[in-house]
Amino acid sequence: MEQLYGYRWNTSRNSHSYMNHSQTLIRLAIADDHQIVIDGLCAALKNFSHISISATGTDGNALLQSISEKPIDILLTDVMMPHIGGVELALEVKKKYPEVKIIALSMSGSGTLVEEMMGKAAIEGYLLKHCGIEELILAIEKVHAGGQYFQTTVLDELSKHLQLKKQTSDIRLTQREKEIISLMEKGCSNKEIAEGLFISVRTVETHRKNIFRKTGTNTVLTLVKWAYEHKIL
Amino acid sequence: MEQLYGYRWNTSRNSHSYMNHSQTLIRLAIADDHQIVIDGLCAALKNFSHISISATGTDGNALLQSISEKPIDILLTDVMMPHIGGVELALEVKKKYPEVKIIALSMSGSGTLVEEMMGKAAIEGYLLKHCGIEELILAIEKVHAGGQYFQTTVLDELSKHLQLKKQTSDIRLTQREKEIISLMEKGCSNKEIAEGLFISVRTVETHRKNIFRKTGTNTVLTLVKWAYEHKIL
DNA sequence: TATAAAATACCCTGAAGAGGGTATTATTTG
DNA sequence: CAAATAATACCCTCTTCAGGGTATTTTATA
Repeated sequence: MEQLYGYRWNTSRNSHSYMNHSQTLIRLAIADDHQIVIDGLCAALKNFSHISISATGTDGNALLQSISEKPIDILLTDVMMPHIGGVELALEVKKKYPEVKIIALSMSGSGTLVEEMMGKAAIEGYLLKHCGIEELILAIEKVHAGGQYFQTTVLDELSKHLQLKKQTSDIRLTQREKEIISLMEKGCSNKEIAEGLFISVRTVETHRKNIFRKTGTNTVLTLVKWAYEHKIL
Repeated sequence: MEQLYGYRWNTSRNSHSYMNHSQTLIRLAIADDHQIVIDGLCAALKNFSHISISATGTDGNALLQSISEKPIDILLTDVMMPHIGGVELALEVKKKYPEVKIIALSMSGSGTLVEEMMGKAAIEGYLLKHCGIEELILAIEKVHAGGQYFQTTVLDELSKHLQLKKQTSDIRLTQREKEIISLMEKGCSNKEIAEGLFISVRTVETHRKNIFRKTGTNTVLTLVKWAYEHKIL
């Protein structure tokens, strides 16, 4: 537990040798909606002379502006951010600057987000904030060298999520059915739904029946829970 | 937007004068379940010579162990942490070392947590991670000087929460009623609830009726939503 | 101990829902 | 164009539930 005392990265930097791998300067941009995280990362990365921070920003727009003026090699970005989320930012950066590598640094590692970041934006790395600075450096170096770095826990979450998604996609709810589910979620009765959609109560009853059958539920409550779990709502 | 470039705290430290206030050494402990945040904070705080980091930990137990060996003045702790949460940690620290001041550094600032930290553990400060390093330093100095530091947004959230709580406390649900709500939330029918609690269906119906009346709801779904909002579930 | 609050139980009514059908009319897709 | 899918609509039955009562016993609490 010697790590817990003093300046952790000092001791660890002395006992490791990150800086031997490549001495080319890596120009980094950091996006995180928490200023304290940016400040902290900057301070921590200052100790590694082969990494320079070219831009930081607490929101996507500011960061996009910055990197349009100053080129970067790698973007290190949070995923859940207000206004412009990590996914949109990554997409935009990949579109404008295809040569820029992107590493996500997120709290959650929720399957949905990971899938979006990897599937839509084709990022090169995904780290959880639980990781230490050493692992971050490792990831940056690996990605900069043309590789990838994905934490195993992240990949596990992703595969779990994809599996759940596959199960859900087997259950094919129609657009109308989803519409009706969302009205049921709001607490509407069959009559109210019928009035809202300008259709007969009988039709709503049929849809309702089909929905329950497809989802394997039999009350509004369990259905709504199912819908939340499967991201219908 | 000049802040976005380079090492932000460098420029700002030059243009401010944090270190003029008190030159007594402040011994700080940091608890955060994200190692990267700890690493970052340590690196950032290293630039302030009147603050020394005596202990860090990604969970409460490790940190308690550390500070039992090395005295501290201020504990800077995250609130939502696995195993031992910020509230428990703060309580324990305040109990064992009443002279230690505590500042919470949290993501959420959700009213419930703020209330617990302030009400139960009587902490001296509460910051959101959106804040920058300057504000953190300010808070540390203020608290160390015997004062308090609570961000206005945090206080706003708290008062909103206390107001909601007051409204809820006017609605007095009995223990049995809460029990029945939680069974309703699980999707149980009146019959199932009656069997589960070894009481008559009639009794369940009565409770149900009283619950709906008290909460102003009239379906299971709206009731369950109400219960979530008011933290009954 | 007196009183209030909580938990128990029953009755009745009408509306709504769950579950079982069948069937016609778009609309999409191979 | 033919076949499949989606959306529409109706019928019937039986159960459950919401909402309106009243009333007894147990448990706190003043």
